[in-house]
Amino acid sequence: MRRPTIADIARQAGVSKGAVSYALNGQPGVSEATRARILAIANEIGWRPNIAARALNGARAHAVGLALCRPARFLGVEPFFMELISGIEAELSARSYALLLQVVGDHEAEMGVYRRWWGEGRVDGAILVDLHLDDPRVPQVEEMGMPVVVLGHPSAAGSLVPVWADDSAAVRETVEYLVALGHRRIARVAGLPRLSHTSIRDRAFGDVCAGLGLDACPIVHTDYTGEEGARATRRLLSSPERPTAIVFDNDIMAVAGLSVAQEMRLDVPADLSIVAWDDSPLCQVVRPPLTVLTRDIPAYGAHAAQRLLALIDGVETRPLEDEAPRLTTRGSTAPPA
Amino acid sequence: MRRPTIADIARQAGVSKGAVSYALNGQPGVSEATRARILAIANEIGWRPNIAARALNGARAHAVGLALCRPARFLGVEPFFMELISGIEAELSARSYALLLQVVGDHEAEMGVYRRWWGEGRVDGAILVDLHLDDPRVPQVEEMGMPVVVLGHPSAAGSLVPVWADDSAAVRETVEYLVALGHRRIARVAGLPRLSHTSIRDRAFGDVCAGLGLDACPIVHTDYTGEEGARATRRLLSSPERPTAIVFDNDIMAVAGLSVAQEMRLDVPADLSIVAWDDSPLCQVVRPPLTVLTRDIPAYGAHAAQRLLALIDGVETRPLEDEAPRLTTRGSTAPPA
DNA sequence: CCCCTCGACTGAACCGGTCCAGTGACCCTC
DNA sequence: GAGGGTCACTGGACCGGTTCAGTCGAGGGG
Repeated sequence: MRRPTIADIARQAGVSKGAVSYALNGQPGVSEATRARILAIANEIGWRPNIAARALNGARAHAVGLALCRPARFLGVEPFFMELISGIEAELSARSYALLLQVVGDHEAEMGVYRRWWGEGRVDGAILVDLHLDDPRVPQVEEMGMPVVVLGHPSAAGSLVPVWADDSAAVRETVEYLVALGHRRIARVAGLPRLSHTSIRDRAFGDVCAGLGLDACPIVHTDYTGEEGARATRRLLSSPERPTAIVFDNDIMAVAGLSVAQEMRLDVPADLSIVAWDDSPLCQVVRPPLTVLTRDIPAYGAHAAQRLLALIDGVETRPLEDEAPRLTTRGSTAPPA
Repeated sequence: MRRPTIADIARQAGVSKGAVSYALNGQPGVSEATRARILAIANEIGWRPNIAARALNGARAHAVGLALCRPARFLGVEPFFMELISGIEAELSARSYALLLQVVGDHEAEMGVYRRWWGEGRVDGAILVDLHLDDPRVPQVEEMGMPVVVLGHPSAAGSLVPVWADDSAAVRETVEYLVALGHRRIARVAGLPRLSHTSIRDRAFGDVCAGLGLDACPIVHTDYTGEEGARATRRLLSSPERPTAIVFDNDIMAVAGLSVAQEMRLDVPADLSIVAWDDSPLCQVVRPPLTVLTRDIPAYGAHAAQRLLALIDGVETRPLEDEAPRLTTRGSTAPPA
């Protein structure tokens, strides 16, 4: 039950290996009649190209890599990555590219994985996510010479191709909306402070609040888990200058925050308005349903994959600014009582 | 900036390619001194084996495949897959195996992906998930001769190696617990009826209820989304013989059901007890926190990966029964009022 | 001192493709 | 009808490893 090779096809068709190769790859050098005959035989005996042999000739590996550097328990929590992956996938599979996925413990391991993949010729490029401030991976990847697309703000991407969305605009839209509703004390429950998008949102939040002349606008940093989201909310709601609106950096913390508010006998939205970053079924399932910043995450992933494939093809690529998150209002935001 | 090959090492060390190959693979045929010299040079010039070249010699691809056949929007919803993947990953990366992931639209596409991966020599095996009743994929994969581990009950796995957990036992434990609390009218909001684990749970639910002499124990099937979970709950709670306890097949539907109950001014757990299948941060974040059937999903994935690697290594493997889901009680279950 | 064995190493075939330099056959043109 | 060009196809080198059949020299035994 050996797998058929082009040599088998060549023998059956009574031509040389070279002719078969031309025929199967749609290249000139064979007559249409011969090509049809060869294709028929190939089809009949169930021939598939051996990628290893193809790759050996300096061809593409036809795969791209994604190493995720988050502990398993956080990965499961947020729909973000799964949606991102399915978006990336949609683009890749349309071009018959495979996605190599690995979950790693830290950035060092992540770089080791990229180095191995690239060194072994397993991938043609990679997507870098969760950029940190002064991320050490950027210069390292630049040095490797591997085609890489970065999901994150251009300011952190060095010479790599960034795919990003304007988080600052989304923060501004949200705060301005809350202020228009009459809120003056707005807080932000943020994610990991070392992530570059966290600091970008933090800065935007501070700037907008200051620009609108709001009172103290506290920011609390968390690790994105529901527990820390709940703790942060409890602390904010226990302060003497209690905020009337809280903007959360993900959905799970927003839901946790909602529970805390209800536990403390606060009415949402009358006593407290809540906005979550990233929509998910979760946000629509709770009462009241949450006002959210909506992103098309699969599209985000698809765009990144597109850019990466272009980069691999040697097409010069410029940064891609994706659509900014849009505010979708639901029952969790209202004028303060 | 060509990647170094063993020929480069051979030249620098003044030996033949063959000797370098022996040295780098820890095989006999070279002296320890030469081996050390070769390793030092390989290390210094940053040599990595080209897997394509290795694979060409009939060696392993050092990758396994996973094709997920669910629409993107469902994938993001449940933490299940992400946790499963991270568990699989943990096992694979310890053995330097890569995971090839692809999200597909239907089973036909899924088989196409497996066929391509296997035919192209990209993977050494695969993991099959979401088994259906009389799943057409099982005989097809059997015919391909690809090593495959199935996540699901042995009865649906044909000659493939199953990795499974005793869902029936978990159903029994749950129902018996609810009955012990005093419940007589228990309902089940199930997932997709064509999935084999759904039918197994359905049957167990019916058997246990009948065995305990309970009244009508309705089962409603859904597509796992919060919307359908909410609809099903609304219907159940509107019936004249309203159940006093509902067991949901996933966490998102349980949370949706909780919201519906609260909307209908029912107190959870006094008027309605709720149990969710699979724990997640979500279950702990809502009020009251949900009683759940806990599984160690990453471990489940890791076991599947282990079995698959053993299968690939030609070690004979038998079915693996994983730990049954355990009931973790929280505030959403209590004696009926 | 010769033969044998064994360890260390070489040279080349091989895996399954790609692709380039040739080779005829045929047609067109002046 | 000779010269030139194109088309269809062949043969073989090549990619970067693995592996096997040898070669060579040192060491040991009789």
